[in-house]
Amino acid sequence: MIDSETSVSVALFQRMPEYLKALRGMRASGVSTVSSATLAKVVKLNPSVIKKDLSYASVETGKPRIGYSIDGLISGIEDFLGYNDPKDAIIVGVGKLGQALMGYKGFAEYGLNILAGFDVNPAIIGKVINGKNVLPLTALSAEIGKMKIKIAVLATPQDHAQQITDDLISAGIRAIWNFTPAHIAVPDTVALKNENMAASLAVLSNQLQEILRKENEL
Amino acid sequence: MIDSETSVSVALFQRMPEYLKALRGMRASGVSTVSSATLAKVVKLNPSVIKKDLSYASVETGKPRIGYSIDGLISGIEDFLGYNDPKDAIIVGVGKLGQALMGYKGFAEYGLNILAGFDVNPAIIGKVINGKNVLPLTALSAEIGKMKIKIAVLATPQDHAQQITDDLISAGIRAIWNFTPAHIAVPDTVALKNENMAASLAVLSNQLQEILRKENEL
DNA sequence: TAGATTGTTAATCGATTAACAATC
DNA sequence: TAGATTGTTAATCGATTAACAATC
Repeated sequence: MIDSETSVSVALFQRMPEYLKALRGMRASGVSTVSSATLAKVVKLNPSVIKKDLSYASVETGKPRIGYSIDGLISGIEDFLGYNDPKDAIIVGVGKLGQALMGYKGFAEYGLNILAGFDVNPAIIGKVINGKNVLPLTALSAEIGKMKIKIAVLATPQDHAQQITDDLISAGIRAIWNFTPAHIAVPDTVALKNENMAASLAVLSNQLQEILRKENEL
Repeated sequence: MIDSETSVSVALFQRMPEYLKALRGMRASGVSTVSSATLAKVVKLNPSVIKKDLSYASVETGKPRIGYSIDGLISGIEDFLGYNDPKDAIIVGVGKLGQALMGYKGFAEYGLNILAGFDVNPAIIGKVINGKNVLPLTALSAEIGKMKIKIAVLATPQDHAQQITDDLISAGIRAIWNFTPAHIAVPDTVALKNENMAASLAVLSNQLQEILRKENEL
């Protein structure tokens, strides 16, 4: 029995987009159904976890002997992840990384609708990137209130990250996606996700070392 | 007893950079020692996990009643994460995101030394970004061999990701940090880390929804 | 029908948390 | 000395894996 109180594991939300990527690839190559075993091989996971995830998210009901309909899975997962119900967001800090993020068309596919960028630099204020305006930071609070935006993408210099975070929160932002290397503090009432490049690199480096170590052992 | 065979948890490598960020912040504000309880509060973890991580990584030995030396922890963690032993890497695909990554000074702090960028676009080949040359993709294989590079940062368009991955691997690359939204396949002898924006966003969105849901319940 | 595959329950595994003796 | 905090062992918790009855 699945209880609505159960807070779902973070791991599930990390696996779902992986399934989606793999399934889109399969669809592109003309396949129409897939078994948990086949999908498991592609995403390098145990079939059981896939069966459980799909069943939990009530994404699609598979057929014994046949497997799951790929179309069904794709639209089910898109739904589950909220890709069909886009959320408005802003980008704060429109330097190199901020510009790359503003220009990134992938966000729309992930259900994130970037409305505007904010910066202090007069050279960039007023520009239009990927169809979105770059506004002055002084307009931040007013715009957040007016547009009722809940999500902010943080791409400022490291040393302004905390100050701007505080400003965002008092203006009503409830979720911060932190692309700066700064460690920022937020109250429990605000969601925070660090796009932690240092952590990713540490994991990758360690994996590489493990692989090389094992080879040398043989 | 800690066995050298034990493959260390991915979670540890994700927490270590968090500790480091928090500790640098503390040092900047003039503190010189910290207890596991205090650090735990900052990074929002259980003190036990911190004591275990630090003990496991033999990062620093704490003193009862006093705690750990912040300087000692910082240099110990930097060592553990290999920040003092930089690894050479290249960036493949120098579009908006690739340029942002080439310009990103943070990599050096994480022990990643970007040697060059590669692209097919004649308009960008020959440019120098953040002191690094952009070379033609045709030179990729020769350069990887010559410089003995093991790590590649992938920032190409999605539809070339797999092809270029295959090229990188045959040229000798052993670790790929994938910033494209493409699902790429690699053999077991190659380390792969997907910088999975879709997953991050899914986690953040879900957190936000949980927070808002709980508020509405009250 | 026979057999492949689902969905779910039970068993295992690993990671997190709690407890506590050692100690500065 | 008394007591705060470490390092580590034991207990708990949750997630992953295996097993298997149901079923198309």
